[in-house]
Amino acid sequence: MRVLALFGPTAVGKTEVAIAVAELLRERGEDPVAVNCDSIQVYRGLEVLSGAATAAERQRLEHRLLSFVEPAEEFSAGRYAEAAHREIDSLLDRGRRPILVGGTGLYLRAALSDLDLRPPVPPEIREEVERELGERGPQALHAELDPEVAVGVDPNDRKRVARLTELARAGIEPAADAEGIWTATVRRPTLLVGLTMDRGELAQRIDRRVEEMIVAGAAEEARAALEAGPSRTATAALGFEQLVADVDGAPSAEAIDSLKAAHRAYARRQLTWMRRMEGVELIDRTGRSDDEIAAEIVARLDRFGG
RNA sequence: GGGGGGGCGCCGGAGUAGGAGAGCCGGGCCGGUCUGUAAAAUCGGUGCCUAAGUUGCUGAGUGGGUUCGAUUCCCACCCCCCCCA
Repeated sequence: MRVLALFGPTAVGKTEVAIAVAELLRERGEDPVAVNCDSIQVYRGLEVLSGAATAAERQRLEHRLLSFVEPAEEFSAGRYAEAAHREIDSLLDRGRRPILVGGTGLYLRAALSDLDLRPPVPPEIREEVERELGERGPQALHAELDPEVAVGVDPNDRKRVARLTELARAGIEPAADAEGIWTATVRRPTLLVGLTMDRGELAQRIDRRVEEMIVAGAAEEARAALEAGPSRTATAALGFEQLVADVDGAPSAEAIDSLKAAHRAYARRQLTWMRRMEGVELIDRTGRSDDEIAAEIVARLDRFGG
């Protein structure tokens, strides 16, 4: 049985399509399960802000790896990969089809392939590097890296300079796999579907989605989460920056506009990632219903013999 | 009606004491990078014609003028903002 993976920009309708696919599969006796593949939806308490599947949606399709990490915890692609591999393998063992759903490109690649991600470094080293990065700036640390390793990393790229520096200080060899994260080699037979949509229409859907988020209490959720002291990886969620400025009361129109813009920019980066993925089957869903798209996806599964 | 400020690029802003802007800053938009922080971080492009410009083309509200040279100075007109009536 093939793993089904649904990728695409935010607001393109991945969850709805996944549910429609699941319903079709159930009609033929399958018992599919969605496996979340979104770096923010893993957090408990950020469901509205991250646009996670609602309770009603989860009733229609069981979701795994959703809302299972405390916001105070730091999460990572590596931890996600372990959890996802375990989940996918055990579902397949029981004859249940995993449907990977989510827009975090690195997490999707990590779930589908064995990426051989480098291990984390001891916290002391990370803290030391963080401190130096703050004091001396990324350019200084970049200059001290092995030129071979630093190839392709911009001196201003704080995250990557920090990561390469901490690996070097911990004595860990950086990964050197030529294929890298773009490998088309997967752990399990997979149908990888990328949903696309006319840009203007996608922008409208993003606007609507953000407005619905606000109505559903995204600002309150963000404030509550912030008070509880979220980890750095959790605070990366779009919305914290935009929505917490208005300490009480409804978010301003400016705040909402800037959140919409942030989501559009995010969608753009997701599309960049999607174009680069190998073996992805793109489906333009502009003007087409969830059911139509679901039928097409199931047909493609059939072409592979399941 | 009088006085003042201002009109360029998708939008906003700054600047040019006549001497090369399709130049600068911010936003938007578009594209790229990505190996345990990835909704992060980061790079580039954005008048027109180009596969490519080191001598390409058009442009600074409109029309004239001065000048070797005008986005800048002068005249007239149009439009926007502020103040006074």
